[in-house]
Amino acid sequence: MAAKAFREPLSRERVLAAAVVLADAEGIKALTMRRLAADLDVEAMSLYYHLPGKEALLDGVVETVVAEIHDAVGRLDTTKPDGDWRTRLRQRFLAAREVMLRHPWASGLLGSRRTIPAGLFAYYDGIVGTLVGAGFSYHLAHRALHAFGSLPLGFVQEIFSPASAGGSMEVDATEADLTAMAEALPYLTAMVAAEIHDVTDPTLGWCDSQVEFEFTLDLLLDGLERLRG
Amino acid sequence: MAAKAFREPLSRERVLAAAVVLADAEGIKALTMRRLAADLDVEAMSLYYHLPGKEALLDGVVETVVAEIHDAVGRLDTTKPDGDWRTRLRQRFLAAREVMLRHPWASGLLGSRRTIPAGLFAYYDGIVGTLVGAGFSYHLAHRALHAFGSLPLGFVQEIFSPASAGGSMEVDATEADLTAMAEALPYLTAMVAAEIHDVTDPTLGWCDSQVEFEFTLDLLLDGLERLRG
DNA sequence: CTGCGTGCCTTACCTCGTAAGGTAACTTAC
DNA sequence: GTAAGTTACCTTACGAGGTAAGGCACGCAG
Repeated sequence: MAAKAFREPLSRERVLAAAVVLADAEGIKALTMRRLAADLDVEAMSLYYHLPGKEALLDGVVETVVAEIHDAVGRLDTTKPDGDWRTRLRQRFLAAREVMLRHPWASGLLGSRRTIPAGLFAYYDGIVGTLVGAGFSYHLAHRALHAFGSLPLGFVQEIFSPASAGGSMEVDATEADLTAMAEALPYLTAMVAAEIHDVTDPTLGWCDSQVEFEFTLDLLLDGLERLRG
Repeated sequence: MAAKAFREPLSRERVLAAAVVLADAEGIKALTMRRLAADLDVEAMSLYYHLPGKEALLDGVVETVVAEIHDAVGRLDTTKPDGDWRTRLRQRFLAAREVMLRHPWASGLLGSRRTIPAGLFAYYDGIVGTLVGAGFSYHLAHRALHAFGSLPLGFVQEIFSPASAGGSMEVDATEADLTAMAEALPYLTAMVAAEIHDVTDPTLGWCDSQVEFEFTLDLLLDGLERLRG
């Protein structure tokens, strides 16, 4: 029991890894300096020796997630190096999506950052490279990047998605006037009735199943394919 | 000077309106209970008589913005009631975009909310109605909603956009290693060189000019048109 | 032994959301 | 007119969160 009080020394990497674990487990709201320090068996101020502050922590967390995406995409280039441009981008975006599904809070966090991790530029550079390699002009490649939106990062919009806080989305209406709402919203009501598919699957957002994601992706890829050349 | 101490009484509407003004002027971070109260010439706790708390305030602010979109869209139905489904949706989304350009913090706030304002459902109901009226199946209309992402609300992704905090986006790299980065990112560098257009225009995000927005919009609308029927 | 850098801790301050209760003006009942 | 609400705003205070300033212990160089 001589090593009872021994403790692995802190480091930027260990802090960031613990932050990701915390956010995964209890949501981004739980990621406070004090709480993170407690998880690391340390006092809050000790974190400041390895990070300048909370913002830097969040930047680092984003950087970590982006690195995870970059790694996943990198593995694709060795395991599935062939395919046309559409297949290659499709694989990339779906790989990114798998990462984002493991970190549901990451999309919201990414959108709130003021600085862009360098790794993200490298990732986007690869996308542009794939496009121009397939015959796209730089102009159209630029347009394509905008059209993709957040698809390269594995998610679509997050308007109807669970909040980054971690709770699940709820409608702020009593069950009583749901019928009244159904009358006021005839088309949405009919659509839901015609569609009803289980919302309980572990996706990134409201109805944001794999199928919907890929539909959007293919809609854009097909549209760009027609504009190419 | 008898009315010197007179003050317009508070109300939920007045508080929400002041909150929007504050967020517009100084960013969403400046929207604190104390600051908002100060702007209204009142103490912080007085706000709690008209709103249950901060979350309710933010929900109300979102509701206000959605109402602004709803109004803008509603005006379209009276001023430009004709056109095919693509024209009608295009007008709607562009009208929403104008609202969002007036409130750059709104997109981030919308994504962070846990509850959806009822007005948003009404807006989306109108979109579905337009689609099915044009011959879309409910199934394809559903897919279309997902494909649109946040376009109906007037913005695309916000990965490379100014943070909701209000500051403008900056790259976290010293000017020194910009050349090194240029070598590591050949395609992005070439793309920027080929594209250079002014980033100083008052848009919602990085390169998110009106042209880019409409390109994405038309790409999706054209793709859906091909799938229709 | 002295001196200094490293890594973590203690204390304390400020901002923020908000619970609890107070108070002044106005309304209503009789 | 007066007593009993009711309404709308205020005072005080607490706890959580980020973080500035400085302390303390250990290890290593001289």
